[in-house]
Amino acid sequence: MDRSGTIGGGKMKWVFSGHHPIYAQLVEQIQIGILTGAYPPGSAIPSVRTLAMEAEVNPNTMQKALSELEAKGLLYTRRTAGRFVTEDATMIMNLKKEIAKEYVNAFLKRMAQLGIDRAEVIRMLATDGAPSAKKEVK
Amino acid sequence: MDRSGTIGGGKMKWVFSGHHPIYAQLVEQIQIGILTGAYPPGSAIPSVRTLAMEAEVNPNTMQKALSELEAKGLLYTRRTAGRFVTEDATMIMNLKKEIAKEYVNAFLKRMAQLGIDRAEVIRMLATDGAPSAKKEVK
DNA sequence: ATTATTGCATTAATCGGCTAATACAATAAT
DNA sequence: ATTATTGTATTAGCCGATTAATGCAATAAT
Repeated sequence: MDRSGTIGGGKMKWVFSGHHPIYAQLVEQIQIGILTGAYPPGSAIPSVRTLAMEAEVNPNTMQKALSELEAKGLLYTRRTAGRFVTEDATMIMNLKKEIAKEYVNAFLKRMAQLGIDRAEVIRMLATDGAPSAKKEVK
Repeated sequence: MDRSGTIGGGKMKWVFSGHHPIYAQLVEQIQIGILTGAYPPGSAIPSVRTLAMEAEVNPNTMQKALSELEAKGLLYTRRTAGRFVTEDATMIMNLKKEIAKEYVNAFLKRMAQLGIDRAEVIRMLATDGAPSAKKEVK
């Protein structure tokens, strides 16, 4: 029985980069799962302890991650029953859009600092290449 | 006499965000100055102590930042004469291109994690807007 | 030669944050 | 009623990294 990529009683990848704090990486990975629909709205997620074992992480660390996701509104808790993904699919969609926008803005800002404007950025993306070689930005 | 934006004996903005370590922010800001030509190839930069005073930072902190920039090849040192921006303009240009590429790749990777592919990204950039609202990516 | 100015090396202290141990509280399951 | 399972709160330790104090070394300036 292959449960790869599932969350409810299954296994997740749980890959950590070491540079960022564990709990933050947990937040990111689970959030991505929710935003991309891998963890569907309304579905239950395993208990803190179970997830902690899966990810080979201290329960408190997982708890911290889940709390943050709850603060964001992506999860909700029923006291002793467990945690569930929010059923508000619209909210999930909107959050995804917001995050995407933030990524875009941050990206454009950094490129602008290098003196590369939006038009040039689009050109780079379109050609999968470097900034136009010939253009001397004097 | 207004020396805003200059480095040799002038004032720089030196704005810190608090979240990232100081020395790292120094590296970034000075590097941007070099890559954008604000600090021209071959030009001298003030002494560690002078820069440290300007930025209201401990000399060791500034030293650390400058060392990193030297390791990157953007600066070179003449033992007791001081530090200078590399005279290799080509190298500066290439580094700028590399960094720009890295930004692009990292950006595309994050967007891909959200399920937004390159075509969609370009569309977002072109319209300065959100990901296309109607397209249900089922 | 002397002095002042440069970069550099070594070491210590401080600080924040992450992680973990442990015990508690509430309720679903039996 | 009892038990097991859920999330939660509190506290403490630990570790890493950043920052800072201080002194050294080399050389340009005089």
